[in-house]
Amino acid sequence: MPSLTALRRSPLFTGVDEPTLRRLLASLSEEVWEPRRQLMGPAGSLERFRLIVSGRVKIVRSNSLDGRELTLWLLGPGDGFDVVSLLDGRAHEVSAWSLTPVRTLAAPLAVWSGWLRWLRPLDLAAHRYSAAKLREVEQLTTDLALHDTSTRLANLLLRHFDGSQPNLLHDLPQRELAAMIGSVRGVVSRVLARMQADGMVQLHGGTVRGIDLQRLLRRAEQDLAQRSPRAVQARGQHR
Amino acid sequence: MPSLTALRRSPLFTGVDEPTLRRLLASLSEEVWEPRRQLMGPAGSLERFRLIVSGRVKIVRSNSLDGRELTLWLLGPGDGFDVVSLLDGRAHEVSAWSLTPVRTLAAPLAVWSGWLRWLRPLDLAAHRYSAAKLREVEQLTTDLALHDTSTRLANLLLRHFDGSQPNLLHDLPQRELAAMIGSVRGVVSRVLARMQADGMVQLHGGTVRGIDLQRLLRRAEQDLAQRSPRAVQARGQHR
DNA sequence: GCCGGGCTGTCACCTGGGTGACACCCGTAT
DNA sequence: ATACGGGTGTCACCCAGGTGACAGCCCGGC
Repeated sequence: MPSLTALRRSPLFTGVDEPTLRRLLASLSEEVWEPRRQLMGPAGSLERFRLIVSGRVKIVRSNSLDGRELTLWLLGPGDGFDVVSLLDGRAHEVSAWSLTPVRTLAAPLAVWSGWLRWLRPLDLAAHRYSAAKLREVEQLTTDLALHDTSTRLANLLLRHFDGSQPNLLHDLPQRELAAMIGSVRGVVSRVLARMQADGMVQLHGGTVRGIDLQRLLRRAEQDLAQRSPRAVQARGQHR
Repeated sequence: MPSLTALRRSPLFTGVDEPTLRRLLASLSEEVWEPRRQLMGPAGSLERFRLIVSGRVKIVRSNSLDGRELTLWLLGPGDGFDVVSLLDGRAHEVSAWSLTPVRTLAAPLAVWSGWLRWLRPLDLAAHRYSAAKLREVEQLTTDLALHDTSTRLANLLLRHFDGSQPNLLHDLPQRELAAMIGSVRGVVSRVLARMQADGMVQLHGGTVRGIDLQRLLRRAEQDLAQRSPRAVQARGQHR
């Protein structure tokens, strides 16, 4: 049964022993989702907590009146949502969408809370997991405030192409990349083209297939040069 | 002893009974800091965890090469840092600076981890606290990606002038406000002047002294109007 | 084969807001 | 009284990147 191995590999269950895992699994119900469906809205964050078995899910904050939205986390197998509601039991203004076909294991939030309360290792894992999510969104915030879009895109690629396969970004359309760095499709397209010309990435039909780690790293650290007017002039035309 | 009441009021200790609080207090050492001092650097996040007794502290991510920095959290009495390192025991790329005179209670990170492990209520409070911090930085991220600077400033003010006194923003220089919304002093000055002219805020020597809740709220929800070209033209000249 | 949906490449246009600079103001230490 | 440090108001300049639009491509279903 593949669901069990999904549990075993999830960072949310590291340290939980095998018999317990099997016991928990019995209380989880499997769900299957098509791509581009909404798995959860703001209201739903208090109902069930879900663990991703396979496929990819984005957690977005779709804002206010104009349609723009920001992807806060890109989740894959082993990830769970919504963590924030799990931690404090309050509603959370986010929604979850499937990017690919997705299978999940779900249980009511109250059930998970109970597990957290009685299973020490699970509780510990939850601490580490929420810290990881904090770090991710904090990184995103920093990027948004302090870097230009091409640096943000470079950082995004570097974060995901660190050798871990399969890559969560694989074959994602440019619109999704844009939503992850707070930009728009057109700009991402422009920046990717530029990066390819500079040999930083290999593209295939507009989606990123490979990166040149060294060059991208240099790019990511280069934004001072971009910001300082002197330096920009010094390094020649920008066309 | 005022330190004890500080513990009692801290969200990190809600649910911990009085005798236990006194016991913990005995293991905490008091520290005093002058304004504008660095209480903690990236390296220090693994050494001691600190609880703020009085004064205000900012947690910043000062980035890369140019001097720009972003304030991730503005902390006051009852807050603790660094939470992320406390949760997963890894180093954290942030630093902490005092904005006012500050008194803290400190203990080595390992001691706190032990408390978390053995004191159920403390552990629960930590969950809720980290969730709160997650929500804050998530809000900041969303603002940065989806709103213009004046909307972000309006949101910042609304978040802090919700009646809770004393206000953490009180008398903070414009530079600090700017660091909290990912902008720069000049722009904050311009926006504040505009807001005062529109009757949204009352200023006193450049710092915010009062707000008109209703008008600010309207402003905060108005950014569609700002973004849509039609609407902008429709509402007349913009200076 | 043909159609349609969803993707990418690319353009001209325009503006929010960052940059750097300066003047001025006030409170404190010398 | 003087000087200075840190704050605010305000300006002219300019560019990164968002907007909206169009064309062209690929692929799967009929």
